[in-house]
Amino acid sequence: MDQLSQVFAALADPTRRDMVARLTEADASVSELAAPYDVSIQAVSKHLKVLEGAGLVTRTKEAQRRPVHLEAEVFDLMTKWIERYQRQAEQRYQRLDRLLDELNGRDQPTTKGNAS
Amino acid sequence: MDQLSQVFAALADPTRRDMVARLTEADASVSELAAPYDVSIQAVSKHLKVLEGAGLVTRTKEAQRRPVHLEAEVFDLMTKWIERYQRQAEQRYQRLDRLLDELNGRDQPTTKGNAS
DNA sequence: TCGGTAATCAACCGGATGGTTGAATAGAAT
DNA sequence: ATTCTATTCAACCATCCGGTTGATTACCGA
Repeated sequence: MDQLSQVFAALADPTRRDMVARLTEADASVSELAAPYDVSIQAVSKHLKVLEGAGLVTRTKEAQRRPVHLEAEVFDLMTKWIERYQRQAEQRYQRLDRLLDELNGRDQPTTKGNAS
Repeated sequence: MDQLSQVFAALADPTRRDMVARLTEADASVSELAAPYDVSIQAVSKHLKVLEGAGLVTRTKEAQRRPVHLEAEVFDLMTKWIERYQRQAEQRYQRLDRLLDELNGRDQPTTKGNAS
């Protein structure tokens, strides 16, 4: 699986999105991260493995805690993809607008072609 | 499921991402969309249902063709989410930098503390 | 009216996903 | 050395997902 797919898939889960949100505030251990949610620590550990696989977080072994750190650069992957097609879709609208303007302009003065 | 999750999930699939990319160029019918891929038309129809559920495309019944149209505004949902936490993560780095600067600044001029 | 074409519906299948519980690992503390 | 704490590994389960094939709907054209 390509990284972009993994990033999108990782953020498709609300719990994982919330974890990412919290990690923008500060690094946190697995159990700290797990505290607010009504699921087992093992489930949270799995979520972290998904986020890690997507490159969104890194875990550094520090004694028996493994503080989780957000790697915000990966966001750029997504924003680049999104912005590209957002821009493209916008340009398409503009082309369409121009086309409509052109058609309008062309048969309003002459009234030659029939486009009713 | 909330829409944001649906949008992320929809774009987690490469085929669907490619369809979205192509729809920024022009609207297309289901079979037109299906042509490049090595899957059945039914599979593509399912993909479209996912994209539609996420609000990324709309389908207007027009004779027996059902042209698919991209609704680019939904991108904003994602960009807003991403940008918010991207910004927040950046600010966190800046806070950290300031903190380090402060610690550095405090014992660099005086050379009182030893932080070799 | 009778095909032909575009698309969806329905049932099924294998693999991924999110959750569980229980056992294992590993460092800290006593 | 033993125990406590943090985390992961492993097996299992239900559900979801992307794909298939076959049947069905709906419109167009001859």
